Amino acid sequence: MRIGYPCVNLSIGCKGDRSFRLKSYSTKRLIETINNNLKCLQKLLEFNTKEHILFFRITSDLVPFASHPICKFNWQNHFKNDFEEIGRYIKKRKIRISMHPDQFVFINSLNQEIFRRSLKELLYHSDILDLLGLDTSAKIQIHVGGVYGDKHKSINRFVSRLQKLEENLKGHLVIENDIRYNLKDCIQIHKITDTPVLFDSLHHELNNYGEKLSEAFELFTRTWKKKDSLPMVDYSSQQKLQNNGKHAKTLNLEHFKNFLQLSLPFDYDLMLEIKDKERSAIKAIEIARQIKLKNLFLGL
DNA sequence: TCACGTCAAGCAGAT
DNA sequence: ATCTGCTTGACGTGA
Repeated sequence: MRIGYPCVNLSIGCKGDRSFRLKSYSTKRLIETINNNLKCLQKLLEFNTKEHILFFRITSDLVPFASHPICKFNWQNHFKNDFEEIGRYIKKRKIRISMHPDQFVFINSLNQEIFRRSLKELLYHSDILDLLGLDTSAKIQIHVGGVYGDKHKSINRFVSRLQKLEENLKGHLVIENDIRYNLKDCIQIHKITDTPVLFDSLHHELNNYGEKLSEAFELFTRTWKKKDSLPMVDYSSQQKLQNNGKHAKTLNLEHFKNFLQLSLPFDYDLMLEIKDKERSAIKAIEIARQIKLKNLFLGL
């Protein structure tokens, strides 16, 4: 098991998800921003390695407007060497990488234009992983999408669109259970498409068919093949006195310890979706060490 | 320098 | 029909 956190680090004093307004778009501005974001990503990965945090979700804001029609600049080629260098570091330190396109990606949209834009956004994400030179153990996690008043039809549309995607992109894609499509829905899709299922613990608490945590682990861990590497899990606890689904501000130590104990028979990589980011990740690693978690990977 | 309105993108539930 | 959460900060204009 590796333990990690998503997208931004609050300690290192640089931001790897800098962006700017569409109105102020220029190639110069784009280059400056990507340059900043890549430098910061490298710094962040070095920080993580030192803290034994070996799972990381790269922000979708790494290259602003990458899938927007305004972007005509070949940033892939321009930053080829920088990506390669970061990729070498990732592989050398055996860091696990994921990405998570945000809420505008809907593969199963009824609107062709939204589907087309979503596809472009997904290709941007796979471009990043390719430039880093990462294999199919690096994952892009997406939701199944909208329900559009007919879940059955919407699942079928998702499946047929997914099957037509290019192999390279498909190799990186995994689906995540959420409020609209729960674990069983995702497993059903997996049976047809072979797409691994990333388990989100908080969404599962909010939307399930009564499976216990151990049963859930039995189900989703089996959807990951050797080429996919270890299953990924998004973990969060509920923020008290907040609406359902809100992520906790900091790690709830008891809840987390309990979660680790319940999932003890399984090996997986754990993403902590907690607001205070690396601080909770460091605490989580400490707890995993205390309970002498077998399979805990802390680096070379 | 600072405050604050706004930011590429979609869906779904609430009002 | 419009607003809000998801997810949240920070860009950038106007004073």
